[in-house]
Parts: sequence; C-alpha cells; structure tokens
Amino acid sequence: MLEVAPQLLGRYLVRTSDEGCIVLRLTEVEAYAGEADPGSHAFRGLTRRNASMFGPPGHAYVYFIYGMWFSLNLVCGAEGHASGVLLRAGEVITGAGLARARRPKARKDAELAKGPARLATALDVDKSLNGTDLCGVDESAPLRVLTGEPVQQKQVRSGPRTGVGGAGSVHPWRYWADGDPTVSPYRPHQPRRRQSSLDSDGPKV
DNA sequence: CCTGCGATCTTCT
DNA sequence: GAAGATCGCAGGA
Repeated sequence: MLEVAPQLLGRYLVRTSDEGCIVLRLTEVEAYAGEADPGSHAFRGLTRRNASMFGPPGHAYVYFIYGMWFSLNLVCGAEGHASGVLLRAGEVITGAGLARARRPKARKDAELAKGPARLATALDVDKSLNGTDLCGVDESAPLRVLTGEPVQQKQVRSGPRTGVGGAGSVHPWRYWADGDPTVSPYRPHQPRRRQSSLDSDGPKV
C-alpha cells in the first residue's frame, strides 16, 4: 500500500524456474488501496479473480487482462483488506538472455520488463503463481521479493496511475525511479472507442 | 519519432 | 454488450 509502494523501488524480484534464474530490480510500481479505491480490482468486492488480493500480505496477485496479458501484484494489506502494489517495470540485472528468449521483440534490454505485461512475460509469470508466497521462509520458491539497494527517497517520483480514470485518478499512487530507462511511458486513461457502426443497422449479409 | 487499432478473458450491467 | 491497472504491429512523418 501507500507506505510500502515507494519502498519497493530498488528491491529485487527473483524468478527461478527450470529454464534458469532472472533477477529484476524494480523501477516502477503502482499502489491500489483496497475496497475504497475506485481504481482497484477490489472496489466491487471479492470475486474469483481478485480473491488472492484479500489474502495474506506478501503473496502474489496475478491477473489476466485484455485477453492476452498477465500482471503481477504484491499483496500488502492485512488479510481481508485487499491492498496491493502492481509491479509495473524493472531492470533485468541477471538473466537477460533468458528474458530476451521470452521477449524476442524487445529492441533494447531496457524494454525487457518495461510495463506490467512485459514484466510478467519476461519472468514467465502466469496464473500458476497466483496466491503464492513471495516473502516466506522457503528460499527455493519460484518467485521471491528480496531486499536490494533501495532507491534514494529523493530519486523517487510519483504521479497519477496509468490507465486509471475518474475518481481513482486523483491520487499520485504511481511511483518510479527518476530517469531510469526501464520505466514505462505514462498513458492517461482513455476509454476505448465504441464499435458502433458495425452492428447498428442489422447483421451483415 | 508518432498515431491508430486489433487481440479476446473476466467481470459487471 | 462493454470496458478494462496492455502490447505490438502497420503506416506515416
């Protein structure tokens, strides 16, 4: 949540699988503050998809979005409170070769995990990791959050959350490391255009 | 460099 | 039926 989110910048996210190991230094995160936050998946209460957000802190909330992509959150609220931090971007410290094999279209190493879905793709994060403990005692867990070299407070910038509109956009709950090339570009909220002309006057023949 | 748009799961109306 | 915590491609400058 809000106290925790900026402190995650600079921490290491370690993904271990039989393919190898990737260490990611977090450079961009977004806080989601539970049932009272209109931008949060938990705003309308518990569903099957967001259930792990209501679980114990330190665990993963992985969700599927836009029919194609996964995104990874760290649950931060006490059990039942549904707060979380979306891990949006990071710098690949080790394992760039493996990350590139999973993201062959990245033009530069800085793009390997530049954005939530890219981060999940580079680290091979999918729903099988939903609800798993990222901070527990099991050091062999496939996904872990570890203490790294923290980003200095004065290097932390904040602003509105990406793609969050309406009442949820008033809070500057996106945090990033100033000047870091792995931070994703900011995109304001834009409702998708209606596809009206296709079926407005009957089925096509 | 930039802009527009298609991909199609999950949830809510 | 519609929108969403997005990305990559096509096309133009």
